[in-house]
Amino acid sequence: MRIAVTMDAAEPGDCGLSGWIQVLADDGTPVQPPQRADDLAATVAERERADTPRWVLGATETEYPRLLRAGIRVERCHDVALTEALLLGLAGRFGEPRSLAAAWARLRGLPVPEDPKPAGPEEQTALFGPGLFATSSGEPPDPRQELEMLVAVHADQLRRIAAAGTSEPRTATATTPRRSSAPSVSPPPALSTLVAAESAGGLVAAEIAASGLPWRVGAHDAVLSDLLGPRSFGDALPAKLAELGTRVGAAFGYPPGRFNPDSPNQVLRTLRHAGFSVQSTRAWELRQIDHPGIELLIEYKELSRLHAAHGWAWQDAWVKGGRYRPEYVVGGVVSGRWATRNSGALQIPRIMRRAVIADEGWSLVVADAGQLEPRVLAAVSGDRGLARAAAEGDLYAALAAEAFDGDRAAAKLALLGAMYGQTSGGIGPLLAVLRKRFPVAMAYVEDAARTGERGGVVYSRLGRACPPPSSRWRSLVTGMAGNADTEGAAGSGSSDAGQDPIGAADPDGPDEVAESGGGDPARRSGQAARSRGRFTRNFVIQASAADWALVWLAVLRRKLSELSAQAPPVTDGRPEAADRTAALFATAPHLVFFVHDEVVVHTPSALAEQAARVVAEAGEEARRAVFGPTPVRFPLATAIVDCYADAK
DNA sequence: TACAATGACACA
DNA sequence: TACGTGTGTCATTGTA
Repeated sequence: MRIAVTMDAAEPGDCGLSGWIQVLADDGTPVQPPQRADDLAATVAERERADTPRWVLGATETEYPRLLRAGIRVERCHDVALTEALLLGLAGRFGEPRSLAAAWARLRGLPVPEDPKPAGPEEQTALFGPGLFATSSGEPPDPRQELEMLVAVHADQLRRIAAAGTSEPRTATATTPRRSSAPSVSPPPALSTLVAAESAGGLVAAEIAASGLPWRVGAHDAVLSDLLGPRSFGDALPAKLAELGTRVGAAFGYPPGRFNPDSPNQVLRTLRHAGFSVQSTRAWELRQIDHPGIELLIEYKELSRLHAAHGWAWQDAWVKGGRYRPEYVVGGVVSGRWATRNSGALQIPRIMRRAVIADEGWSLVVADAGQLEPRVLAAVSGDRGLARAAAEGDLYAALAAEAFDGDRAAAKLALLGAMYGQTSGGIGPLLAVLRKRFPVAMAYVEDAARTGERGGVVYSRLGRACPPPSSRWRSLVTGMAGNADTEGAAGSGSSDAGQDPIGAADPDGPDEVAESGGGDPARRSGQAARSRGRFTRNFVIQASAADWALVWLAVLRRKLSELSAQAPPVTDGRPEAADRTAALFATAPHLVFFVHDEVVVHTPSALAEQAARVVAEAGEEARRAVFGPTPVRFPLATAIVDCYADAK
């Protein structure tokens, strides 16, 4: 059973939730007329208890937080906006508006409204943003009418899902999606798995934002003042950092206050003046230099970055009430990885994990899927030799034993080179070994690269598509302007490339557009082609790894809720829930952090062992769901700790 | 004064 | 031949 839900516009300060629901069959057909729900929270809670339906929402990003604030958690959903983005991607139409309003407009042949801009840092804490439900006029639509739109778009999406995929998880890269001419009777398992997992991701992201990651301000302060000196105020740098900057200047002959180590320009000029022919001020290049000021300079740069990116200003802005609330963007990366907004949750320095400390009586379960990408290569390619190595706990060691005379470093270098498309640095002979010993795996990534170089599209295991090349790339590489249907995709869907800070991956590869040097056209064409080849080569692995991680999260979320349903409530040492949202997380183990291949669960200590077991079971279930029968294992390094930094 | 581009570096 | 993928955020610097 599915139930579509729309909500009345929220009045500021209004905690009540009202709206409309409509019960649907599994194919999206309405089985009842729309129903008014004056107490939507109670209605949803009751249906959730009775039927555990799949809730059809316009966008979890904007709608689910409202349910959570009302104290309602749901098990399953279909997120129309996330699904629309997946389906548009499969049609080569990346970046086109994906909101319910936009999908509806496309369905009816009306002018398609742009998606609302995501909230900036100032609005981040605002209770009710415009969200993905605004119509082209910017007015919130009437929820009764919106329900009609939702039901129609949802049914259409189910049809497109059924028509778009194959009947099996993809086993190879393909140049075109096999959009079966004969309509499938049942939805393709892979794509519907992806849609369900992506939607569950939307629920997880909202729940993490609602619960927050436990963040001890005092511990954060301790790390900072230990490294930087006591906190300073205003624009002043902390004492140790300021002093270090002065010493760096002095080492290069500057009087105090005349040297700014934060200015790459001045640093570069200074170094060249001192007789060093450097091209940049990157740390790795600085390390080549033998000068008494260099070590200080590198230390300054490291500490300065810590201060600027994750110092006291960051703490003031993002840590509230002992919680840091990451703002994830589900599917924000074309590969399906999550992105974040505003506070850089995915770039938090490892040393700051010292500040992540479980509440009294609670523990953190930290689990990390080690060597995920090479294992994914083994699984998607079906290479039996590589799968044998990937059945071991240390894939690189097994690979080394089998093909590299026990040289683990060489094995790792070779495999990473193969997955990223590296060819320089004397890696050639190592790649030759891989080609000889693991021909199926190597053919898999080579095929993905060739497909990309030709301008083709590749897919993740569950069927997420990579973006087609831009028309600029096409004209550069093939000498032909882009054709109409790919033009809309990478190009002008919404204004211009680079406008959107999220999902701005360059499907042409990173440096394709580098106009530098003005090399001859043939050479630039070749560079562009190979650059895209590296992108597609990596995409099939990174995106399939993201498939696995997403399913892992989704399954883990379900199992944790099952766990807390069985377990007696644990309340000892826990402050009384301040509000209904907090009450949702007051006694139950729940996800509090996710970084590509790593999760953190905050759990009552009494349930920590069970939570850890559930994390592992979820990984195993994800393996089966995404890759089917395979000898490849995805071992997790799991730790039960008080402090995040103590895991591994 | 405000915004955009750049360089650098944090994460996987 | 020569070419490692994907992000987000900061301070500085250049331009409108």
